Amino acid sequence: MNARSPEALVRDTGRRNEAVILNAALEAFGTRGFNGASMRDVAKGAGTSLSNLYNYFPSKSKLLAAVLRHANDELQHRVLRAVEEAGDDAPSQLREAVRAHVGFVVDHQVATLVATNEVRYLEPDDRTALVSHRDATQATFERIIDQGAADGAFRTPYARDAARAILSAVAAIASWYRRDGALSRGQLAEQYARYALALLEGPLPR
Amino acid sequence: MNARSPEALVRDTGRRNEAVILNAALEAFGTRGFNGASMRDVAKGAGTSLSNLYNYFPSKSKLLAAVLRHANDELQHRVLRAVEEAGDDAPSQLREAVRAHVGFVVDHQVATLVATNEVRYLEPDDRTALVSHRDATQATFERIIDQGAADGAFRTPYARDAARAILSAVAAIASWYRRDGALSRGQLAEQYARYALALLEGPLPR
DNA sequence: CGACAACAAGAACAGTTGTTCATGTCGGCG
DNA sequence: CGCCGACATGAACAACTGTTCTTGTTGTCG
Repeated sequence: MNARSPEALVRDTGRRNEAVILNAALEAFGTRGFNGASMRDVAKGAGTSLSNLYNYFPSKSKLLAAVLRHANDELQHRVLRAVEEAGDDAPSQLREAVRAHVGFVVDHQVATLVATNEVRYLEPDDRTALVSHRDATQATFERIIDQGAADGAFRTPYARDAARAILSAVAAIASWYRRDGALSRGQLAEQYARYALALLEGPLPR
Repeated sequence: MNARSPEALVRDTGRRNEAVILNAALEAFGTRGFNGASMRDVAKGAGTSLSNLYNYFPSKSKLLAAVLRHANDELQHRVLRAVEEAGDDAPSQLREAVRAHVGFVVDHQVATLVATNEVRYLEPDDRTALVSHRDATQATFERIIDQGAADGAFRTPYARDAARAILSAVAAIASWYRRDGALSRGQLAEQYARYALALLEGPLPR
């Protein structure tokens, strides 16, 4: 288990072709953008007919919403699990949270890109729902940082805003990372974990 | 000269309506995305006719290319000037470069958003040209970081990749900053300059 | 069996897209 | 004056858009 394959984001749902459609939509929205990709593109990618898409999702916009919800669920799950398995101190927790986040970005690069670039095309209701869900993940980082700032581990004067800077940099990995590049998944995670701790003016290994 | 007004990105060119069109295109691409905005939207925003746009730009894609070129020129100009006016040591130069970059992002928020989100819709030639131009700006930061790493001011073990992390975070400011929010332009610049120096494990004021 | 819900496909519709064309006005230069 | 390039416009086109409708095939539960 050294090199992860680019697994599909959505594995299975109750319905026959829902996962196939969702993954095809992710692919289409990722490569051509939400407005650049047509429902016909999605149908072709999913190997089904145009009209059949509407048996699963009532509109293109709702399809995007579903894709983004799956991506967000997976991210949040990974981060929460990483924090649970980390030690009690803020630096360890932050380190593992960042590593998990970087892992998600690398494993689901396209999903990360779509999540950051295409959210604004959601209908207002779906967008606010998704944003608040995303804020919940960000709050996990903020909570850790607050704790670390309170007990003196992080000495940055800007603890309140640092999470945004860290998460921005991590998410942006999706826009330049190449699987065949010089940096491995593990190296990247290590690198950004150190960036985060340093930015917070916290304790650094060695 | 305390509060800057949101100045137009393009001030004037030789041709009668070129600047108006470019700014209207920036606005349209910014609010609805490249594929979401139509040439009719741009024409309406510029107060001219649809067909007249083609007297200035041969295609929608070239129009986007022109907008992005103007944005990039302005950014590069600001950063270079800031570095020139800074001291000789790497920490001072980096600090001023970051402050200038943050200033650009705040002053031209929409342009920054378009530059990061819509580059991929350029035709291959225009995209590679623009990317290499953007890399030149990034190289300014990398050069400073290299120097600081060489003379011991920056102690990060990841000097070679740190510029990308810093610039990602700075560019992302455009996606959340609000003029009427809690952070002023100057505070933001100060904050991100310190983030950058801390991330590089360099010397911090106080 | 019969009924019903889930799933599937093709044809069609009304609106929008980027782009082109024909035509016209205008101001300056020879 | 006459010419020409820059600027401007409305109409038109062929292609594509998201969505709906109609029809048909399943498989499962009573």
